[in-house]
Amino acid sequence: MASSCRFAFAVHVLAVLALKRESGGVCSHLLAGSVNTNPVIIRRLLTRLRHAGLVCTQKGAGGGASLCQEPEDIALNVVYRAIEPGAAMGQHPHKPNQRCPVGAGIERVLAEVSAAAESAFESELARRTLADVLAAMAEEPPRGKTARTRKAA
Amino acid sequence: MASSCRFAFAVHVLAVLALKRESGGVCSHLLAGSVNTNPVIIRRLLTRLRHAGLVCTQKGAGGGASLCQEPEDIALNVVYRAIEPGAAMGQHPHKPNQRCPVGAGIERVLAEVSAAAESAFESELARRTLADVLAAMAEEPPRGKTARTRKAA
DNA sequence: ACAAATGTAACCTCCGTAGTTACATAATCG
DNA sequence: CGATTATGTAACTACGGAGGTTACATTTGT
Repeated sequence: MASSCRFAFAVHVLAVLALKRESGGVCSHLLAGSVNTNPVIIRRLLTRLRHAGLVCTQKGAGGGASLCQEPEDIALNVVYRAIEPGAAMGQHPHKPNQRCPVGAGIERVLAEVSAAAESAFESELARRTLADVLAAMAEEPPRGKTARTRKAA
Repeated sequence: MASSCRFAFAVHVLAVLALKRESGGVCSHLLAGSVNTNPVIIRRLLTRLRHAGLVCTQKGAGGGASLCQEPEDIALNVVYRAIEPGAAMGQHPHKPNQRCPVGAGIERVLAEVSAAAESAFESELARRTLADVLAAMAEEPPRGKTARTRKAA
């Protein structure tokens, strides 16, 4: 699987944009401060999210990024595919020995297995939207001061 | 996700061992010839598979690796977990800004999402066994000379 | 004893990713 | 207009992980 942290960064950024949706554009410097990374990392991420139609960016003073869709309409598999373009599971780096019956047939079978497993992975992501992420963050805060946790109720 | 080719190598090796189950131990040199890699790569793989109880290895002349379980009993998720120990999806490399409401809660939510998606991934792998892989390789060979393909029937 | 095989350490190279600096470009506002 | 603020992107570094390779100690069968 893709073990980069870009998906985590992307969901983080989208969550901030969702919370600040009424405030106009959010600049990459502010987003970087929340994610705790460099503004360029954020801008590279925003470029991909923009190509996927998830965010809009505005150059110049007062510009920044903003959500293009409602949080309820942004499924996490779409975010994943916007961020991680390549295939997730590794295949044979060199062509296996075609004179061995296993080497001749294993690549096709493994491709099918990988595709099925990755499809299940993305389908599970598709069951959640950005709005679900925001809702999950709202409940059960780690040190609940104002909100009643379900366990404490 | 883990984008290494170790899972592909592992299934390949196990498939060869399954086909040669009656021939006693198979040496790493022969396995490497089928996978088209180095015997040390194979031996490192076999070490993990041995720890998982999937294969047995025998040192010395006439030794080699052999299956410890029936192909029908080796589910692919077990192979995957034997080979890829760590978490598949990347998390935040640096702790996000805890003073931002998103930064304070996103890690826990993302961990839940990742766990669910990876679980779905492994569940899909669990639906197939090594025997299924062998069966899939047997049918529809790329250049069917002896076997009738379903399409041709 | 010799040959064949594993187990493992040490090292190299390659590639992807996060991070950083720098700068051209664009847009807003006074 | 011109200063300011921001994106977009190139170029570079640092780091880690993976596959690959050589070497060698050890074990085992003939």
